[in-house]
Amino acid sequence: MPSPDRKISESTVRRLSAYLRSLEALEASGAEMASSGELARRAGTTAPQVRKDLSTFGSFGKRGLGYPVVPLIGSLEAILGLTREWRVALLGAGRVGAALHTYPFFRERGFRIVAIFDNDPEKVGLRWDDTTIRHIDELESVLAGEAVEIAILTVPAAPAPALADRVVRAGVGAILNFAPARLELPPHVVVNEVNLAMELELLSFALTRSEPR
Amino acid sequence: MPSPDRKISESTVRRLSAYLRSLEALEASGAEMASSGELARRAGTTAPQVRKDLSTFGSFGKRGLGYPVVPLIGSLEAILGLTREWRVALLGAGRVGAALHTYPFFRERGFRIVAIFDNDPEKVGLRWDDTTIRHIDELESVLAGEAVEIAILTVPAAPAPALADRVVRAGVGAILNFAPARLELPPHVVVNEVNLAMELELLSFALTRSEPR
DNA sequence: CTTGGGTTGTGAATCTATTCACAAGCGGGC
DNA sequence: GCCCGCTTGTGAATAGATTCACAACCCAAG
Repeated sequence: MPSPDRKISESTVRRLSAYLRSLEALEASGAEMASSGELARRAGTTAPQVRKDLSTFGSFGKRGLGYPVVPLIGSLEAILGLTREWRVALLGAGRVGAALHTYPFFRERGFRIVAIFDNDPEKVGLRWDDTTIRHIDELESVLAGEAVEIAILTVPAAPAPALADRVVRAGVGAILNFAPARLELPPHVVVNEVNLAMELELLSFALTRSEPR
Repeated sequence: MPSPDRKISESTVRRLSAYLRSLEALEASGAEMASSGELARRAGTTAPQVRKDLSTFGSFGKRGLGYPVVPLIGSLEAILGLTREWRVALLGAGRVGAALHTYPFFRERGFRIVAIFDNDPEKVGLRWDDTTIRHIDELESVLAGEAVEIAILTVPAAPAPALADRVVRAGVGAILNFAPARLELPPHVVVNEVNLAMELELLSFALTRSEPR
């Protein structure tokens, strides 16, 4: 796998993730090979796009035949960094945190939640599966002790920026932010924002423009 | 407001949504005017980008002064379609559904959840606030009766595509899909996918590429 | 009234991403 | 061994988004 030095765009990575899911469906249905056209159909893109995306990372297909399903799954997992375990902390044990914690994807894909934090004394000490909820005061020591690499923020907007700073200072390299607040962090930190407001406003914008005609 | 006919890109709309949030923060802090630079700093983009985005929809600023905060909030709300109420249905009364239902943003912004569905007989009949959970068998009649315009899917991947079809046939024009499944729907339907797997894989990809150096 | 610092609005230039087109390669059939 | 249908891999062309540069404008101060 060439693993190129040049920058890979976010949309390419999102598509790789979609190809992986398509390939897993194909594997489950017993297919051994998949053409770029088939992958495109399932992932919602075009055949040339699939080929270009994959060719960025190597030459995985056989001309005339397509891509071998099982080996390509392995290659994509390697590219996406899914062949190892990631140590994840959950900040905020509210409803969103609970929803994420029970999501089976985490286990299946090796994202292991090793720490949960909240500032509500009622919640501190409770166990979710085999993880005890810790008070946010213990953030730094627990993050270091558990060697946390990814933090998921499911706290209100107000405390989010300060918590993100603390988490980064404690050595966490990536943040998935569900709080509707912008985080200003050093460039080496990977941040990904999921903003429900934005997603709904996208819908209302599109509906508003399409309906009055 | 010119409200142009040419296509507006999704990233532009996402930024408009971010500007709106930035402006609301500025309003709360008592500011009357905001420059493109100030908005860019808060929304995480550049000043020319802010000006270009806004100029797509009209001329909202005053040269030498910036943009008037309160009027621009009103203009952005109008552009994003937030000046009216939207009737929303929640499909799936699990943890994700519960998290969304309690999110105060919905009320604040006029997204009114008028129907909740599940297929679990234990849940059917329960009330969340003042909305009774209905069985999914009643989908079509309730959607029509409540004049639902937006559906939010928080169901497992397997039933998602079929439910999306039913919802669209019942006249719903927009879907926010939290299920990790691709929906193939007629082009007039607005679909927005939120995929936790993708978001996490984006992080693990970036971490994998940045760490080994 | 004029000057000057500051800011918008926008065409042009640049940069990035997607799509196209086709040579190269594979395997099955004869 | 040699076509032939099929599919990849990729440079070139196109389309799309962002950034730049600057004229037009606004207000305050003198």
